[in-house]
Amino acid sequence: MHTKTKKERIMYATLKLITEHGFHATPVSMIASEAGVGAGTIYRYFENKEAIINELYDVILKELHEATMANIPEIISVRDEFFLKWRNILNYFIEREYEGKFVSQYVASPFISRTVIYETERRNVHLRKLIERGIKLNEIRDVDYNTIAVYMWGTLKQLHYLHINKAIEITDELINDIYTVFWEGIRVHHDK
Amino acid sequence: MHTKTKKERIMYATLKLITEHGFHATPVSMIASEAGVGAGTIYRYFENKEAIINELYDVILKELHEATMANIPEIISVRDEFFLKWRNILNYFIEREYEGKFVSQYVASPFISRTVIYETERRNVHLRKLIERGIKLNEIRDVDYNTIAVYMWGTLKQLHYLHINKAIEITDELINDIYTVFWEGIRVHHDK
Amino acid sequence: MHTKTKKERIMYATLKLITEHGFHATPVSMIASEAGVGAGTIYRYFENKEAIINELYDVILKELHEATMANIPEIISVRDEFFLKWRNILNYFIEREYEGKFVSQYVASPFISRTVIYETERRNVHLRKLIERGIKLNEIRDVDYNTIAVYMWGTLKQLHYLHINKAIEITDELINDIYTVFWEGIRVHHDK
Amino acid sequence: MHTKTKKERIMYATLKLITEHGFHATPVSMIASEAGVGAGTIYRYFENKEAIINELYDVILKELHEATMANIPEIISVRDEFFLKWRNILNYFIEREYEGKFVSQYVASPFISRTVIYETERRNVHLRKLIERGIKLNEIRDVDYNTIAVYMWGTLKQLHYLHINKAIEITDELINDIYTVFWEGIRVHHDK
DNA sequence: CATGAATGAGGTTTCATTCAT
DNA sequence: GATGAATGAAACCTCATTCAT
Repeated sequence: MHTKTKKERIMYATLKLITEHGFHATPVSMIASEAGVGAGTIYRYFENKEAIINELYDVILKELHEATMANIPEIISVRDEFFLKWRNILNYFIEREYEGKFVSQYVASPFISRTVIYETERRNVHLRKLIERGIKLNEIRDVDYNTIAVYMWGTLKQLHYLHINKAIEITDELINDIYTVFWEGIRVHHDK
Repeated sequence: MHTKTKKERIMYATLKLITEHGFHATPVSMIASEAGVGAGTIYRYFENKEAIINELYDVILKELHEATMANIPEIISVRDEFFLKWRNILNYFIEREYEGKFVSQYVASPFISRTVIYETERRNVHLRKLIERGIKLNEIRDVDYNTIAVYMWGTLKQLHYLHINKAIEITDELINDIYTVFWEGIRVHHDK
Repeated sequence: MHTKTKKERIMYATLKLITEHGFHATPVSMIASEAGVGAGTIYRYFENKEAIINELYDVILKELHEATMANIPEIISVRDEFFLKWRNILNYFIEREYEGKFVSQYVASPFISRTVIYETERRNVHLRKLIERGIKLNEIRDVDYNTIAVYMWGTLKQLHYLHINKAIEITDELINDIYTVFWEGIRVHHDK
Repeated sequence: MHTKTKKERIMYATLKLITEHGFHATPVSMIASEAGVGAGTIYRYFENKEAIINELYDVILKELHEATMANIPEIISVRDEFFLKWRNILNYFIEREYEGKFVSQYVASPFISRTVIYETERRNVHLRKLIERGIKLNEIRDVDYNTIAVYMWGTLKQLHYLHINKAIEITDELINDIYTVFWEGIRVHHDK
């Protein structure tokens, strides 16, 4: 922990505490002591309390994007690329408990700005291209991007939601079941 | 507005303001003046500020349940029952702007309790039965309840999320597209 | 209880609750419900909350005075008259738990007025006469009234204080011991 | 005043104001401005308002104990030791107006705890020993500790009570009178 | 650069009192 | 007369932010 920079320690402390208690139930003083810095120090790195979570959101979304794109082979079927990316995101949310919960809370807050939405769009470009490829190759039906995006993100978020509230256990079987239904829903049925 | 009871006015004012500004950015004094009552009056009807939102959540979930079950004919195909209920929920979330946003925020907050999850389960019993019926009639594949529930709620929430953030426009076409993908994903393909 | 008038019920409820919780920890609403009347009703009988305790104090001091003078034979020695009155007061304080505690709190409060002191003086006139009689009869030493009054009231209050705080048990033996010391302290020693 | 620490200033302001107006008639804001600090500062030093008076009571009782034991020669008669200690306490109460009144109010409040009584007992050990010495030396009669303690404290408190309510003037003559009665009451009469 | 004591605005909540019924 | 719902002033307390060290 102490190998991190002060700024990183502040951000991580904020992430942890906000996730556990919520933004307004986490005083700056609590963040300071969790991070092992003076309260005033926080204001050297961030304009105010809100700026911490905004920067946190940026960093986490960047990480999430990297995690999403990781381990995707150059040559891969549309089906598998969908699956791998979908699993990458799910894994990130599940393995990075605080980050996952944080994002869920952040996007549900009334402070979410148009910018955030725009950024998300920008980061989803690769998904848009994947869909186009699938349609061109006649592997998935010619449905609107939004339709598919709703499926991908909707199931991801709901799985995560049930997971963090301990309503389900995420097993490989469940994962495969859900992905199969997803793929069956969008693929072209070549069988005659 | 003034035909409502004081308690209803307080609850509605809270719903509106919290949805717009968030729980902690909505002082009790603001709720009081929006509701047209004295600040102290609120404490005749609710133990404290938090109790308002808990009761709000209860009331809204009851309403949502009623809306879900409305207009479902006695005799109806599994496909159509799924569709009608799914649309009912979506309509409720979209038509009742404040209620919809409120629920989204509430379930994402770190205060969501096990009780909430349990209540949700209880209210989803009808969905469980519908799935059993579909499987027995060989209309949908024999998949786990959770798999289907994740689909239903995941797509609903994501559509709603994109809607309230003005990222998409919800058209009949989109609705049908999405539902078709959902149904194609779970139905049994009788074609040979 | 319900045979009493409303005013008496209000006063008794106040006496009980204030004694147990203190003046400011006893809301008028609590007094109302303990007395079995509406909160507004209290203001028909008393100008405000403070007026209740002032009237209570008056009533209790009147009662205390009557109790002090009770059962004193016409013809009685100075020693016995002292003793009987002293015991009468002690008994009143001990038997009437709420009244005793109330008076203790009231006289220690910063609101005690000169009037209260004056009233006390007035009610102690009989004690002054008793002392004069004792001196004239050469049964007690020629000491100042205040000296003896300090003794009487000081020991009484302290016994009561220790009693209500359960620091001592008031037995006949203790009573006699204390009174003996008192009497030995003021009597004329006729032995040569 | 400004040479004291902030904590001391807060405590002294509380002592003064509470003594004059009573605990509940003294808002924290009033204490803050009397002490010359911000309202929030008080909560850096004390958990809440009540904690101030509890700590005040502790400090004052420690001071009182020290004052009680001051200026007592190593070799001193039982009579004189009683007298000196009794006078020390009386002087403390009279000279330290606020402290004296504060203690009177505090011990009469309904919040006085068993702990307080226990503490008092502990601090009275020296008195217990003095009584034992007096009895062993056959200077005072073999009376119960409580009997004598009731006398000491009862007269002290009553003198103080009359003093702060301006009902008497405390003169050396009165002091001697009262002490003489006390001593006559407990000493062994060696004259035959 | 870093600190954390100090601040005071503003939060939630209580409660004496009023007044329409 | 009696009620108790309603009020809003004022209480206690928290905490984001500043600034002297």
